[in-house]
Amino acid sequence: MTNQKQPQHSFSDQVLSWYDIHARTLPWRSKPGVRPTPYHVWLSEIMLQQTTVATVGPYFEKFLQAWPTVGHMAAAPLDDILTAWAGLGYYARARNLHKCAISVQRDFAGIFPQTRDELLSLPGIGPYTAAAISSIAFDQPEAVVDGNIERILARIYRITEPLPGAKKTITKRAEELTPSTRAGDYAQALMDIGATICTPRNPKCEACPISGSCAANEKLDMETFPVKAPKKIKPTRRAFILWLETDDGSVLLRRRDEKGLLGGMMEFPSTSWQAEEVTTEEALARFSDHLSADASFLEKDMVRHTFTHFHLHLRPLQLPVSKEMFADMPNIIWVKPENFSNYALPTLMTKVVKSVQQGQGNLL
DNA sequence: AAGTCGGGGTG
DNA sequence: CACCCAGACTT
Repeated sequence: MTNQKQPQHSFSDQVLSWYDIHARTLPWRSKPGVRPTPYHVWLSEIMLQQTTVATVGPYFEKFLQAWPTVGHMAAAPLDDILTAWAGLGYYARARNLHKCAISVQRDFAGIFPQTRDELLSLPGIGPYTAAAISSIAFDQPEAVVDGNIERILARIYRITEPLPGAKKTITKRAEELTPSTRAGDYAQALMDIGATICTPRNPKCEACPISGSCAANEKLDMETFPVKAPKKIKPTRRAFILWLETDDGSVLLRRRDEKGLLGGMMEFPSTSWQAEEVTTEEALARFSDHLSADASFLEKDMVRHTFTHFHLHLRPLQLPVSKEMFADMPNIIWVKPENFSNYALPTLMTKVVKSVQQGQGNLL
């Protein structure tokens, strides 16, 4: 771009004019002309990281009911946050959400900071979210770059460099195009366009307010962009997972380590997740200290689950046990299935619950 | 720069 | 089935 004065109908003007007519109404958005609540903007932006609008909706409402202000959230136990977050995924977000609430309450007197740099210093807030909060909640002229905007700019300029390497180039373009006022509306407009018009496949260019500025639309090779680096294939890991049930109907749950995969969430105990097949006998031997030698058990339907970088096959084993034999196992609790909703069970574990509770299973 | 971190919707 | 999503954090 040049340093000349923008024409009257600049790119951002076209985008904003479209937004004034076509903006989607979303739970975290304010009415036109009204400043949104920074706490709502922050909460929604954290939830929306790598997560679709439809998925976030119910969680956003539930969190606002439970914690109306950042002060309420800062005062809550982390486990309550994790339980409410269960099913939404990327659980480090929930842990950082809690850390961030505590920091805002303690270091900023419960008032969210307005600048990009101050927001960047808070847990769970990276380059995208800092710019989004600063522009949407405080009308600061920050350039927002999410996956939608990356795709739109890559098409407009037909950027042939593959992501993620092209990120710097795209950010530079975004900064050139971002208006000095209404940067938040401009960003939300582009994200709406990306979600509903400039989609990854079958983009609806005839409905796009900026197709006239789009080099890819001119050459009719929209789906070529953005170019992305090839992805690694996902290996498969396997394990047995144990549904250990006492005669009063309680089932053993264990809390995972705070760090790493499903950090801080509850699980049923399992053998180690590994590529190699394991026999049922070896799996039970792994827990021999806690099981009687002649224990009978049911083998339930396999649970399939895919994480970001591997597939997982879990084979549930349902066994009758006594609590006494697990007295020395750390981080465990006994819970009746009707109370599972009060615990931080990730979706993988709810799949295990369904497998155990349906069908007969094979008696072995 | 590459790897880790969920889950659901879509084609 | 692979691909995508209002990315952040670690190594």
